[in-house]
Amino acid sequence: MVKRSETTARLDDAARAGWLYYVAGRTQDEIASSMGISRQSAQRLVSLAVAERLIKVRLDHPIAACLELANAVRNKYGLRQVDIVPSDPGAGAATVGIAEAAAAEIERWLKKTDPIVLAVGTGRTLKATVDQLPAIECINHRIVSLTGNIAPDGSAAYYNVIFSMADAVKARHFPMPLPVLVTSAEERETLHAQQLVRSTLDMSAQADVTFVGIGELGIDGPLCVDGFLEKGEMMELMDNGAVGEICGWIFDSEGKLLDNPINERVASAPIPSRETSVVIGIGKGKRKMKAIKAAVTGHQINGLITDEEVAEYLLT
Amino acid sequence: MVKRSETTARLDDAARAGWLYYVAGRTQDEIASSMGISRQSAQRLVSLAVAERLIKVRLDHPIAACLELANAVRNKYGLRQVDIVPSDPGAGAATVGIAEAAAAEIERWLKKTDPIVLAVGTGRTLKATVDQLPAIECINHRIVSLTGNIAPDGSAAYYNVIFSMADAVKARHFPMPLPVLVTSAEERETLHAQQLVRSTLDMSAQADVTFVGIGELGIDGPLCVDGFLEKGEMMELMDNGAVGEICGWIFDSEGKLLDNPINERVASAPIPSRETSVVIGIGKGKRKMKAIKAAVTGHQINGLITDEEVAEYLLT
DNA sequence: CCCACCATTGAGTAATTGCCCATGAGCAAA
DNA sequence: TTTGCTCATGGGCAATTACTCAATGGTGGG
Repeated sequence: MVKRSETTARLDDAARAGWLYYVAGRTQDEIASSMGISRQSAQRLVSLAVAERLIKVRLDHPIAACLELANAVRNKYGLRQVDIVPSDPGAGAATVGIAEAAAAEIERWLKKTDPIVLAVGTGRTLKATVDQLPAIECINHRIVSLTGNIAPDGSAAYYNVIFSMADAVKARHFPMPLPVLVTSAEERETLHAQQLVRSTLDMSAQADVTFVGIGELGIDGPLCVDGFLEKGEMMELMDNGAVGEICGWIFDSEGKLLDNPINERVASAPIPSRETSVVIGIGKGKRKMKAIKAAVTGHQINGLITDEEVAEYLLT
Repeated sequence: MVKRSETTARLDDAARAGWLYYVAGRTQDEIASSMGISRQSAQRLVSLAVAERLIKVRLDHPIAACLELANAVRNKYGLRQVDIVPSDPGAGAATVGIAEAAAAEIERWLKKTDPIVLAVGTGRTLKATVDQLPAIECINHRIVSLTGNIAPDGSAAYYNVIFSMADAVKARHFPMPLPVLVTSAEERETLHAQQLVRSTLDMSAQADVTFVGIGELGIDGPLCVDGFLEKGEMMELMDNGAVGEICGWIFDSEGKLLDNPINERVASAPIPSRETSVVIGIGKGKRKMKAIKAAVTGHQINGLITDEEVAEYLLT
């Protein structure tokens, strides 16, 4: 018989032990006695087999790809949490899939027993998300809106996310009685100084978890469509490098908030700390790709719920 | 929104939990908190993923001892291909190990780009094998059954291997709409002359590769247990020197097909040519040793997947 | 030949997992 | 509505596995 090197022989043993453990399903005790070694040595061989990647495990299920992508995205951008849902190739609404996933995530937070502060932004995606929420009683938690609920024309805003949410979730909720955009930085100061607004802003800063939509810019983007910005203003913003917005805060392709007149007029609360809390962005679709990439690059968010298509783009 | 069934959603969760556990290496506690469920539920999901065969484990290492045995067996009996898996000393099911190995071999064939015809027999071993197959799309290939799918009592046969296989593998598949045993040689002629049967038989004769179980005889053997033969018939067969069967074709210890009334009533397709195609027998265990030795001796098969124990017996 | 060094071992122990059981929610039939 | 059934749930506990550490033994340099 050919003399084999010591390490090769050891790997053979590891392979045998790993086979007996994972494929044949024996316990390490049984393996030890059948191979004539101690239980601890059997354990070492099994872990060696794993460490040397002799044992290949694979998941035979459609969501396997999503989980792989989620892991890769989380590592690449240093995010706390990533959920990837399967892409629906057949077009469909821009919120199919992620709304359900985001609702499930919100539910997980609301089911905690310790009281939490949950902050929400606004937008179509978030509206679709809260529409997926089941009825829950959670009187210990507080829900606070980051953005104003008054539209440019003075009416209540289109996507009154926080009220829809309160319909389903019985929790104390705190809307932001402000417009989304005010006319000047000074006006914002004045409004934010009001006692009622002040306390809501303070609460939002203490949010344990935040769910926000990620908006793309462009004349078809939400800021224009919903009348917050004129087409001309939008073009100028984009010329200055703006690619996306969260709660109205406009950022460039690096994810840095732009230092421009529009951002000075945003009345929304600042996005809660990504150091001390979880801020989950929700969005999918080709049009939002650039905005999403910027948001995760610049750490405007530290959690993401999106689809396979966007995940793959983020990994290129 | 697409309504998904409850069981589908549960399988999705099971897949996720299984992935986190086996691929990502998280503990069940971590999985539980990240999925918002109790540890016990997480444990249940993980075992569900295993029970539903979503998790596939394979050993990616040539164990030297098995390789040497395989080489020796291949040379001694002039086989084209031999796979030996480690023996599991602690009894265990009769298919542990070889089912995984055979599934991997089938997968290799199905991944070919050129269209192939793959023929399968039936039996417990083959059923366990196809249960290990992952989902594959291979619309270019054809899968044909060598044996009838009608049991003695007229019901569909116990191990509808080809249908289970078609569940996992999306390929055209051709069952054999016949009983396994008919009442006379004349009836067999008549049935085989039917157009539908004829074309399936022709296809099986063109198989590029064939996977068959190797059955032992005896009152505990499959032919008796499954009610194809009476105890008396079996005793008589064994008195005449029969030791094993493949697809119902009964052979003696030399591997020669017996010239007796039973073989005249076997409605299965002939075993495809060992000259021009690969015919792989699958089986292990003490009880099958004689049958396996006979099959390789008489060249009923030209490929073998078995375990160390049988391999050593074959070399004595 | 001796000693320092390092890998390996087995004992002990902490962590993790698997399983049983009581409980209660959900649901169908009466 | 009540009753009875099924099944998922989480607590508790035993089995199993992973890790730490001191002891052992083998090896190479001095």
